[in-house]
Amino acid sequence: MNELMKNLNERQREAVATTDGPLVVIAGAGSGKTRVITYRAAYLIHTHKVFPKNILAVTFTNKAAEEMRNRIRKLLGTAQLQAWVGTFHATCLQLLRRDAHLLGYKRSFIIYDESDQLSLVKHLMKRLNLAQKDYNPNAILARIGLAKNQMIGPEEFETTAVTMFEEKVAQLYRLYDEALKEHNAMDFDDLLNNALTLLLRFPDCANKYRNLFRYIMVDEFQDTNRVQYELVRELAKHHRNLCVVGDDDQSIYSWRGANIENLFDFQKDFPEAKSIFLEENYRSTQRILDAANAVIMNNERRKPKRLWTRKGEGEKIVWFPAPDEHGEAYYIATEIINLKREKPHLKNSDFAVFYRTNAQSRVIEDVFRQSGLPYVVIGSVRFYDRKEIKDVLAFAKVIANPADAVSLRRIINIPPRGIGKATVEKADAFAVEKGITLLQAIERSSEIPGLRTDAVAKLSAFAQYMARLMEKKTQMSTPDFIREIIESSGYLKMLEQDRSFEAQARVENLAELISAAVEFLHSGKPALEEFIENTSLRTDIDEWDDETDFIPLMTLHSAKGLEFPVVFIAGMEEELFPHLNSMTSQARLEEERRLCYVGLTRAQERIFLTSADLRHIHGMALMHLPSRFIDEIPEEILLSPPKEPPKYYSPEFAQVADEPDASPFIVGDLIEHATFGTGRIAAVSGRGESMKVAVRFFRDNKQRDLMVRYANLKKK
DNA sequence: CGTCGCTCCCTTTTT
DNA sequence: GGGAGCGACG
Ligand SMILES: Nc1ncnc2c1ncn2[C@@H]1O[C@H](COP(=O)(O)OP(=O)(O)OP(=O)(O)O)[C@@H](O)[C@H]1O
Repeated sequence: MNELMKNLNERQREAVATTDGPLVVIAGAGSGKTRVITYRAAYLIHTHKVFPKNILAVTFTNKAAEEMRNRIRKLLGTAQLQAWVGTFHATCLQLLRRDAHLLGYKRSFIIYDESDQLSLVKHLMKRLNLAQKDYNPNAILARIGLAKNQMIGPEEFETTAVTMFEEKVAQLYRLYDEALKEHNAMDFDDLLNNALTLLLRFPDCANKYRNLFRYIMVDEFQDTNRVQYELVRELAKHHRNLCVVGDDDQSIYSWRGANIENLFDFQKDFPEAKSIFLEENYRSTQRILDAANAVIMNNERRKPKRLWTRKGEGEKIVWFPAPDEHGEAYYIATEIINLKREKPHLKNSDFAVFYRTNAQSRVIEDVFRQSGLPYVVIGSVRFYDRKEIKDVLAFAKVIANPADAVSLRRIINIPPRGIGKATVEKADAFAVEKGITLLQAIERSSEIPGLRTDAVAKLSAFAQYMARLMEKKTQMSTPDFIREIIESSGYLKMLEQDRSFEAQARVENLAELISAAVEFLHSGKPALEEFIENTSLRTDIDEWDDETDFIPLMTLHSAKGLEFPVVFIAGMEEELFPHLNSMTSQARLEEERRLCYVGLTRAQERIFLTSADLRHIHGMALMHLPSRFIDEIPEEILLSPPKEPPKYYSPEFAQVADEPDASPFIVGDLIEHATFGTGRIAAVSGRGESMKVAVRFFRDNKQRDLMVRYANLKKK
């Protein structure tokens, strides 16, 4: 038998050997779907002598792509691998770098990340005289994103706009689209949409890529969006060698446009597709599978799946209800320390802590730090999203793409060089009027009407500085150039003058940015442009080095596709997980449950679930019941606390309970307020004179903090 | 023009 | 608990 087939089961082998024609592998967690893609790529190259460059494998994260590339390389025993392995975004970017000129972009186009998008929308809102408190820029951006996901352009959107809000969105969408083109920039959605446009509108170009990508595989297919599916469908249109792999129970990105219908559409568009189901799980113990299965069974809209394991039944799932989030974090730290003592072979990186929201990491971090547990937080703030990094990169972006007005506006007065709001607005107006870029307007500052001479001088000094940088760029390597920006812009000096601890940390981050550029250079990509786009596309999870021995803390979303011997899931509470915002519909609730399924199925040996009765959210103390997902785990496999829970120490509780005049209100009470009307108590905090309640009022569904002493609330 | 301090709103999840 | 926006002041 083929060597490659040795590490696969019967079904997996069948999937790997089905090299030609459409193929869909639907299977539960840990059943070796990713392994199928990896081995299939190796098999195509080794046994069928397919050129690596003719294979496209799409993964969900860059990190997963790197891992897959390495595995394929190892299987083949080669040092290099020309195959295309990457995320949709990274792959589309490469196509666009070659061919975006067909769509009217210059080769130097740049990627706008979320914060760039937001500043652009805010800027355009100012131009339309729209106040941010009347129209939430994030909501507008979300609506534009939704339209892009559905492949609705600005013109079409305009014709379908009904409400006032949609009218405004339509206006902004058009301006936004124009601005991106003028700035020679694309946002994340554009990377996908423009690549698809390339395939749909330029047959020669499409055929070129159809010929190149002769074998296409997509991992985590359940979380692809419409555009992504159409991309691979177009590419596979003629040769039909498209293999998709996924698990409908692990679809957790519908809020970002992921479309589970793709799974059904695939079978419609490729009716000749072969379906393979994998049923053996190689990851978890039986009890873990039983728990995960019991939870997911509560979803009504799903196809039942079989999943079994050869691993033993394993230990029960442990649930620890803590009085508050500090108690929860202490429990996790203590449990990890105990487990490490009991089982010395367990490394830090054998543990993982998952949570629903990034904000939950803070308390856990504090406690881990105090307990001397080495941890790494994955997610929350991306390295490349830190202010100082974005500032410095903004200089580089303007140099690489002088049309990028968003980056230019960002740095025009950083460090402060006396160019104020009024001056920039005049330069802006001048640029719009003359149809030139903002940088060109600044270069011609003496022509800008209504500017004082000192403002003109400051602008031209800045323009000259940028011109000097542009000159330097041609003479320097990328790391040297980044260092040049940091030093000559005065950014470093500005930070050094600030003697604060944070400023010091920023200086260190800038040093790390230079190291990142060096590292990137060594990976064989010299151009500044390549470094910049790398920073736009990389996420925190991609940066994470899982060889280092730290305990990773991450959201449940980030945990997708990973596996750990011991898993903690914190914050198992109603309104946190499932999240309050997801309780509005059955569909969203079911997605929360799938998220729980994903979390549980990451574990190989042990699962610990924790909850907190009382938790601070946005500074407010809120009481929560344990998550319904805990109730959904069968009692026989759940190790719960004794029915009468021991008395935990909790200052808040002790005080409120001992107070003779404890709160007249409890969470859930209906009350009447003279001005706001009827509402429901969402939280109680403080006591006596300073007792506060948070009330969600029905009239506007807004939550307000009120002092009980003054609010004169009547119980209903 | 730059800085300080107040208020508001928020993040639920990220390629 | 914190970042962004906005207004007041030097
Ligand atoms: N045939 C096999 N024999 C032994 N181990 C296997 C086999 N197939 C997969 N595995 C192992 O099982 C684990 C899960 O595999 P893989 O990540 O490919 O599953 P998956 O279906 O993609 O999982 P998920 O959907 O949960 O991310 C991995 O550790 C993998 O090495």
